[in-house]
Amino acid sequence: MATMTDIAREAGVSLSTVSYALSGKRPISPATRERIQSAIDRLQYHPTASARALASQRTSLLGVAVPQREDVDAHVIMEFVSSILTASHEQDYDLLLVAAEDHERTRRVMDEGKVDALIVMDLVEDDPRIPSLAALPRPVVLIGYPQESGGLACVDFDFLSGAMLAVRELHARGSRRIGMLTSPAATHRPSPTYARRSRLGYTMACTELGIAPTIVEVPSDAESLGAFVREQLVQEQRFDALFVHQEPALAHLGRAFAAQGVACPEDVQIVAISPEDVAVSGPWDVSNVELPISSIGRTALAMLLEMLSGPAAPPHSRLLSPTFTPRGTTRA
Amino acid sequence: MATMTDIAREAGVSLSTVSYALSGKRPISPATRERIQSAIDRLQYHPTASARALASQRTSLLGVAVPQREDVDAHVIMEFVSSILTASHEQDYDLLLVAAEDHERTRRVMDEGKVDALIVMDLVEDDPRIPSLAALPRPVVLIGYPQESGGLACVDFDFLSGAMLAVRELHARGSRRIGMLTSPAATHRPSPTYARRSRLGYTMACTELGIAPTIVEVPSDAESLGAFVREQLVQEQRFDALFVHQEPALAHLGRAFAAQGVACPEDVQIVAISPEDVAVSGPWDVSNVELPISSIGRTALAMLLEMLSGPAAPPHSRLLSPTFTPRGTTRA
DNA sequence: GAATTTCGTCGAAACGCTTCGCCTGCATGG
DNA sequence: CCATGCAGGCGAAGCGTTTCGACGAAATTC
Repeated sequence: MATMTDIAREAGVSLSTVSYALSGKRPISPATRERIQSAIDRLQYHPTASARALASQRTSLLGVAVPQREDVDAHVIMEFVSSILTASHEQDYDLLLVAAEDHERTRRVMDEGKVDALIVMDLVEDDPRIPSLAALPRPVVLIGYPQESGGLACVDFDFLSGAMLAVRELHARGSRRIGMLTSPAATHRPSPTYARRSRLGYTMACTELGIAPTIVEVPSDAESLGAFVREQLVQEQRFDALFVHQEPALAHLGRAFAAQGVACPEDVQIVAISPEDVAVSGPWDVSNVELPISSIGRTALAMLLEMLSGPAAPPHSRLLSPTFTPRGTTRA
Repeated sequence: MATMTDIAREAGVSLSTVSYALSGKRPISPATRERIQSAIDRLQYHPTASARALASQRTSLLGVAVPQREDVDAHVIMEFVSSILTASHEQDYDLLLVAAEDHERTRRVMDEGKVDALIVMDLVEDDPRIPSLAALPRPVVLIGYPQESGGLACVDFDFLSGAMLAVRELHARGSRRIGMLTSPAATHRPSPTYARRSRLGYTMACTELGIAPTIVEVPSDAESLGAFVREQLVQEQRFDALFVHQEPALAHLGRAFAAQGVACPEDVQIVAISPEDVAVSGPWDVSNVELPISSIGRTALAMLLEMLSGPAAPPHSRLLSPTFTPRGTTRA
């Protein structure tokens, strides 16, 4: 392993000159720059990350706490990680993964200076990690929007506005008995921070439009959803539209509609909050309010870098605005 | 940020004593050990990772090159990553993620000593990265089993034996016209290293049992599979058993069987190579040869650590043995 | 043309840890 | 009773960078 000292000797210059040639922080004449470069090529020199980190007090590593629980969708997590990974690489950072469940370890990578900053995913309401994260001396960004964020920066989709948008679109297309379909899991403690917000948005929009809000919790399996369709849609005809915030339910719902002869845009309209790929992957193409996972990831990273460079602005939160895409499950 | 020097002063001992107390590499009297510990608690000391890495020449970081291509199953990748992450943490390592597509960067994290060792996923036949990886001075383990591994250590499922096992089980249960169903994508260049091996195993087992091998390539969508069932199973009755190495096909296949009245264990038996969760998640419970993703991940990590501690043994490869689990798609 | 700035380079001091060699008791064995 | 060994501790030399201050020489200012 060649060191900078070797390069200096080989190029006949001083150590510091090599360093400045590499970093560009001071002017170096083209001639010496070239001699240095050729020495580097000849000796196959690569700067040593740990030495660099020790001297410069920055690792060019970013931490990401990823959940591993069975009940979070692996696809979604992977898309978050991927978007963050790609964006990091673009900014010349590498990514350090740590299990979100192992909070002790998450803290440690920050305390020991293994990473310059941290992104924490999968926040829940009253997340017990928040105080401990807020006390850290380095930048932290949460993906999620807990009611009490302890002064930490947050990034998330604006579920409240998203839900309102969904209801308004259904209403504008003539529906008046608009139910909300969601999973019972979302109300279990600890509950993801978006559960409350989409419900609130749904309720607010209903109130605003003068219709009665009805939130229905159904487990995400085929049988439960089949029963729901049979009883509440076919028999009772309770709803003429559904706002669905329950991704795994969409495919089953589609099959249940088909099986029980519920005509989709005609009898019952549907708008979901979901990523595009799940909206179009099932038996039908679902009109949806887009859940922009990659954007959230990229935004989180951008905020982190912002905090790393300018300690100026106080940490703020950013909620991504909803967009509605009509597809096959709503009328024109 | 308190440093070790602060601790030494506070505890009234020398710098090296603190270091030895922390590492346990030399005996320290209980009394001093206690004074040191209390100083550490009082000053909230945490060792600085980069300083430690510089002095000790090890980072306690492991690299993982993960693929981000759309056509690899995010679930599978996530399970690999999860198993490796968990196992790393158990051994007190952290994980550095790098995009497998960015090979330049992958090399760099090794060259700059950002990680102690590397796991590379998603190997393909004649993978262009192999020579470059083989030249690295630190341990590397490949997940996959390319024909020419350049002397690198490999870990993978034994697809050859797995395919043979599947065919033998079908044969033992009375089937004589056993086809292999797989995806055309697997033969496209670059092809994953397992494609060739499962085909070879299938062919060998057929030869051994004196039956004619027939490999059918069908795209993984519902229509293509429906057509396949109609034409080759219902009309031609070409097969009385299927060895399926094509995970996304299983669910569609099940629905096509139901729709077209093919009785599953009776008319046609099925054995798949797949992870357990996909075998039991579809419309039926598929008898399968288990694809032990977590085990592969853990094994890869174990090999890496082995190479890190004992540079003794030459790098070897490890293929995990297949196990067969009868479920609803084979006869008793 | 003297005073000041800029350019290109060097030397040395951090950065915070690990580890090697050395020294001082004090028990141990023969 | 003397050589030996080990528990317990100290000092100093790295590990490979970054960065600050200094220094001639050349370029710029008035």
